[in-house]
Amino acid sequence: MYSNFTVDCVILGFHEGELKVLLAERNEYPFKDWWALPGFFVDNDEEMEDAVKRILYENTGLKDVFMDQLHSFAGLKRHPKGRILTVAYYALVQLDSTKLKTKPVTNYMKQAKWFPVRNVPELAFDHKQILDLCLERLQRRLAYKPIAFELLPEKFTLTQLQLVYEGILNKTLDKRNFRKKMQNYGFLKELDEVQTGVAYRAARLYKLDKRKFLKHFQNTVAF
Amino acid sequence: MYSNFTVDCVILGFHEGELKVLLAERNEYPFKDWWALPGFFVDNDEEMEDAVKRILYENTGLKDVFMDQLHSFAGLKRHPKGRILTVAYYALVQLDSTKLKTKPVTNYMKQAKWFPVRNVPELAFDHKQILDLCLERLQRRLAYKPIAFELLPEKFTLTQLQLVYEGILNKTLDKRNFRKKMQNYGFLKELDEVQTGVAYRAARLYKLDKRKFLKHFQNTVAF
DNA sequence: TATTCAAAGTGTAGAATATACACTATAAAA
DNA sequence: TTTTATAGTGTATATTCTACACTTTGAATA
Repeated sequence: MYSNFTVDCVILGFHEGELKVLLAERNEYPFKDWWALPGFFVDNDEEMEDAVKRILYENTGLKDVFMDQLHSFAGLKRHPKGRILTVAYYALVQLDSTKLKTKPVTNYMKQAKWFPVRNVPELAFDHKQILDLCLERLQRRLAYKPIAFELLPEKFTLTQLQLVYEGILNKTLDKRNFRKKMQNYGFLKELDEVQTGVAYRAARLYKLDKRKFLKHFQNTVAF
Repeated sequence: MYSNFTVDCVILGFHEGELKVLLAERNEYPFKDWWALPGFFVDNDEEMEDAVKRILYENTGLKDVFMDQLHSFAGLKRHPKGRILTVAYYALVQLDSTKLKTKPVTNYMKQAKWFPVRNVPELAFDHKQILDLCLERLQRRLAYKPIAFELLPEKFTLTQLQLVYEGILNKTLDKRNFRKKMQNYGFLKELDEVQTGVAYRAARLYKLDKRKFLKHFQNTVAF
């Protein structure tokens, strides 16, 4: 049964100090051989979120990933076949927590690959705009949603956390001020553990106390 | 031709010191006789934004209204007929600037009426959640989008502006601090005009300098 | 075991911003 | 002229933000 309803997904991860997005090389017209955000049709009896989860699993092998809706696109001229309604999502994955397969199991795309978010190839459809919208949205939401923590393993160092903030905000931050602010929030649990496997002084590990985080920000509105 | 694609619209205005939402009393099943957000099917050859504009015009007689997308809903169980894909928008109208007709010209609803946003009747479908989402979104966006000004006439007093902020944030603000802050931003143009038709000291009128507003906030990200 | 290396970790002073708070000025109406 | 209802205004204190550089630590290696 033909469907004109699709989801596209901005899958983001953090690797080697950089924010990265997973792109797929298309194997179908239109835009065959172009890089694009992973996306696919939603089955008629399938919930939209399940379709996103399916795409995530096919492309990364990961389940139970944080995701949120971004925006919908319904332009009559987006696709030669007529109106294709696309709901764009973003998903945040913990890249370091697992060996990622980047070979998709589907045949409508040739390969999937991680790219630095500020340095992507030309993208199919309006996917560049979707990506930019996503990055802008993340910058805003960073201030009141635990976005940074979804990109990190459960236990992380303050330097890793700062790198995630810097990657999303696209600017460098002062180390001392960053730590002061984060620790003043009071939602970081200092662990009795340190990093392992580094050839220099190991940094202390922290965990997010999500309840305290949400409590802290639930009623925080500007002004 | 049957369509399963609809738009719903949270139409907001400011009247008598209160933020109000326009609701429609349904004349069709399901939820016949319930109050609901105005919404309707999008024609197959119609752009989604045009459908929103149409609904706005049918319900308020207004054109050229500020609007923005909120969220999309595609749950299989939202409607007995099966999946109805709904994209929710919000629109901000200048209620005082014109005589509003609140009798809709359509026959799928009985009447339309303005309600205070924090005191609405029970709503059809998931429309209460959509309204709540809208209010939350507005609170966030108030800090970096000219939302308050879309709800006011071109020329407004600082007290009116403060009332809009208070209505959206749902809390009272200090008069002197509010004025200080607004005037420090530097995007308000003080006019050589005052209010007319009031039985007490007339307040000075102001205009928004939209260019300065956007310049001020385009790169303002928390942290 | 002493040295090197690379990153971890730490404090303070000054600037800017936010907050709390109450009276006088003004214009129209009575 | 008095009343009324809102407009309009300043200051002191607390809080938050910003800029800035050196010491500590632990592993690797010479």
